[in-house]
Amino acid sequence: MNPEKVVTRFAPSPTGFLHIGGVRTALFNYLFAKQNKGEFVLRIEDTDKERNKEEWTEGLIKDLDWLGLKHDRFETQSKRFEIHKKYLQKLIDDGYAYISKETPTEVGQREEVIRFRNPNKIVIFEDLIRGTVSVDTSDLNDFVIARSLEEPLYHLAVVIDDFEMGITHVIRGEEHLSNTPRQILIQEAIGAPRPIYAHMPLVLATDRSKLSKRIHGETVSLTYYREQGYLPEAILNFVVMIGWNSGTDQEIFSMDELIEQFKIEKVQKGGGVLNVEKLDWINKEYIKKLSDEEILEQIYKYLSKDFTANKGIEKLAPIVRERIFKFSDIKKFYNEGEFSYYFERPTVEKANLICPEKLRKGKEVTEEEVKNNLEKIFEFLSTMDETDFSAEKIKTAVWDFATTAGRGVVLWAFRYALSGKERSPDPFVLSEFLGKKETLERLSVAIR
RNA sequence: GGCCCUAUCGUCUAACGGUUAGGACGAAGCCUUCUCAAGGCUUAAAUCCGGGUUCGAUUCCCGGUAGGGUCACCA
Repeated sequence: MNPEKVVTRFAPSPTGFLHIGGVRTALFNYLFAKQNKGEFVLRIEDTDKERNKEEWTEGLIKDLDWLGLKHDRFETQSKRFEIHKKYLQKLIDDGYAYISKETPTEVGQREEVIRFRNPNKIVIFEDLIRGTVSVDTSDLNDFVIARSLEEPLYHLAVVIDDFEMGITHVIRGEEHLSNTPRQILIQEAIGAPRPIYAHMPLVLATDRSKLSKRIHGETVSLTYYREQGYLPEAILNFVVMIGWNSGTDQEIFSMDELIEQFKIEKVQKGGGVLNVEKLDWINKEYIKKLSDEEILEQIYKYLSKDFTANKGIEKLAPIVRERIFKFSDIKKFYNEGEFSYYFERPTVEKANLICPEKLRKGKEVTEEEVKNNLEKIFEFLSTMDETDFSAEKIKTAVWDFATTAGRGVVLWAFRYALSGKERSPDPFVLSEFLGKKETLERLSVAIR
C-alpha cells in the first residue's frame, strides 16, 4: 500500500472563462486522484490583483460543478500571502533570495523586487509522460519571485502552496514544462520534497497552434460548448480522448470506467487537435441514451413558447433525438423549417408528389397515377381504427399495395403529401404523429 | 533567436524489433421499408527525410527537417 496519500490539484487563474484545455487538465487531475483514492484540490491562483476578477472564480467553480468534477478541497492563493511572506523572509535570511534594486521600464514596476539567487545548475527531473527532462538553468538568471514581501509571484506561490497542501502529483499542461526547472530550484531552497510531474500534451487548434482565446475566439471556452448543447459527459469523454486511449477499441466511457481505466503513463506526448466532428459524434452517442422527457426538456429550452404550446409536442421527442448532434440543432432545425409540418399543414406542390427519377426505376410516372395511389392509401387508412393508428399498423395496411405499385413511387408521394418536404421522417411515423383525422385530410388535399 | 518538447491515414490514435501497419471520426459507395436520420457492409487514406545498430526497424541511436511550447515585476 502506498503510505502517501495522492493529492492532485487544478490551479487556474481567474482571468477568464474555463478553457477547454483547462477542462482536460482538471479531468486528468480528477481521474488520477480518484483512481488512487486521493484528493483533488481546486486552487485559485489569484496573486495577480490586476487581472483577477471575482466573477471568473465563480464561473470556474460553476463550470467544474456542471462537469461533475467535484473538488475535495478549495484554496485561494491570495489568502495565503502571510504564509508566502514567511517563506520569502526565510529565503532572504538564508541567502537564497535577495532584494534587488531595479530601474522600472514599465508603469507599475517597482524599484525594489525580490530575486532568487540562481545556483546555475543543471536540473533533471522525471516526468510521468515525457520521461527524463534535463535543463540548464543558467540562462534563467536571477529571476524575480516577488514584487515585495507581501506580493509573491507565481513561481514562488505555486511551490509553497504545492508543498504546504501536500500535493504529490503536479499534472498540468505542457506550457508549464519550461517553468518546472525554476520551480524545482525554489523547492530545493525551501527544502520541500519534489512532487511527481506529468506534463500533458496541449490541445491544439486546427492549424496545430495552441488553442487560445485571443486567436481562436469563443470556441475555446467551455461556456460555448454548453450553450451549443453538448452534454458534460460527452465533453469529458471527448476531451479525455485527446492524448489518451484505453488501448482497446472502446471510445465511450462512463466516469467510473475512466477512473478505473485511465493510465497517465499511456498519455500521448504530442499535442492533439480538437476535432469538433468527433465531439458531435460522441455527443450523439450520449443523446441516444436520453429519455423522451430529457429530450423534451431541451425542446422547451430551445424553442419558443408559441411552438411548444402545440398539442402533442411530446411526440416530437423521439424524432428529435434521432436527428440532432447537439441540443442547439433543435433551434437550427426549427429555423430551417424542419418541424413546421408537424403542427401546420404544409404547402403541397403537385409536381413534387412525383418521386425523383432515381426512385422510379426507369418508369414514367404520371400525376394521374400518383393521384390514384394516394386515393388507394386514403381508402386503406379510412378503414383503420382511429384509436389504434400506429406506425406499425399503418405500414401493414399499406405495405402490400406499395410493394405492388412501386414503393418508391407510392411512399414518396405519401410522405410528401404529409410533410411537404423532400426530407422528413417516414410516412408511417408521420401518420401516427398526425393522427388519423389529420392524415386523411392532408391526403385529400394532395389528391384534390 | 536561446532553451525545452514533439513527429503513424485529413483528425484522434493501435501496433514485446518480425502485422496484409489495426480501430474511430470525417469522406466516398452499397445495403436495409421511399427521402432524411439511425443501423450494417465496403473503399480510399499514414509510419517526415537521411544515416546507423540489427538477420529484420513505425518501434532503438544520431543528424536534418517540420511543428509546437517557453523565454515578464502574468499565471
